[in-house]
Amino acid sequence: MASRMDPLSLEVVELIGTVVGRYYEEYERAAAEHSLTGAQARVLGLLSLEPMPMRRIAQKLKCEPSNITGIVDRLEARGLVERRPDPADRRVKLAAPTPDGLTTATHLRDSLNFAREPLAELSADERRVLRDLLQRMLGS
Amino acid sequence: MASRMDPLSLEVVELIGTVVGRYYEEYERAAAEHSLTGAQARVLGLLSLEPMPMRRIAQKLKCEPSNITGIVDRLEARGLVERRPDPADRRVKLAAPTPDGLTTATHLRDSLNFAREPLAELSADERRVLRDLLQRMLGS
DNA sequence: TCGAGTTACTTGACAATCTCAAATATCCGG
DNA sequence: CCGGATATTTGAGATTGTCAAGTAACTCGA
Repeated sequence: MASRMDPLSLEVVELIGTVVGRYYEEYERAAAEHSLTGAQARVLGLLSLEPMPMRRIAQKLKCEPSNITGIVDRLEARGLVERRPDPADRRVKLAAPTPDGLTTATHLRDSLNFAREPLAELSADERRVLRDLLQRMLGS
Repeated sequence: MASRMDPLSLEVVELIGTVVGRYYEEYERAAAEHSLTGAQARVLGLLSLEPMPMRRIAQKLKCEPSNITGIVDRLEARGLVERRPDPADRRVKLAAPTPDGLTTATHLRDSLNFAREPLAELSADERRVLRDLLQRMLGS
């Protein structure tokens, strides 16, 4: 039971909750700056790294494939994403960012200020320690 | 620009993104275990700390008050929350958890395993360091 | 090569979340 | 008491999400 967690761990969980809240806020704000919803921004950000089948987007975002259809529809309607046939499998549609979409994704990343100012508070050594602790916490 | 962020900071931001993803997943899972949506669980969790006016819930959750109306409606329909008049201001409705809601909120907290196992990887000293770094990162 | 079973995507129905604008009731200051 | 501000609700509409069903295309064994 969480109530049996030691006070120190509870404190850390609480802090992580706060970090999560701030991160989400910031992400939505950055998306809205480009007239995108959070979900649209997440899909576009994913595709800007690498075009992929609809199904894989759903797996990455842990939702039903039918949900992705609508989100990609809206991104496509705005000319940020396009559906390409997969030469290897005609059932598959590869979603890929348009040049415009790629630009938007870059701007989006750039306007995601989260942790830029916050991290400035920490020295390089401290950031290294933080990185290592988070890595171990997340496991391998 | 984020692209001018040093590689170390980028790495940390990336890790925090992963933490945020895992936390959200875990939160939704815990809520679903009690047949609640994430939004409903957040409102119930908030009210379990202290009853408050609808408006204040909206401020805490950074959304429109009219949105809260619906969420509290659903919690009320399930007997987890009730609306009480504010003796000091008849415009205000105080949302408060029922005994049942309070129980659910406690179970919800208990079933939120996030960071319980992950933190077990870290020694007490390391957790203290992590706490301090997060605190400084969040400011104040 | 045929056909059964699987896989990828879409569609349609429906619920929840969210915003915005408008309506209602109440408060407060002059 | 009146005019302006505040708290909540209502209704319209967009988006996100689920589930079930449908279509097209792949795969593999007989």
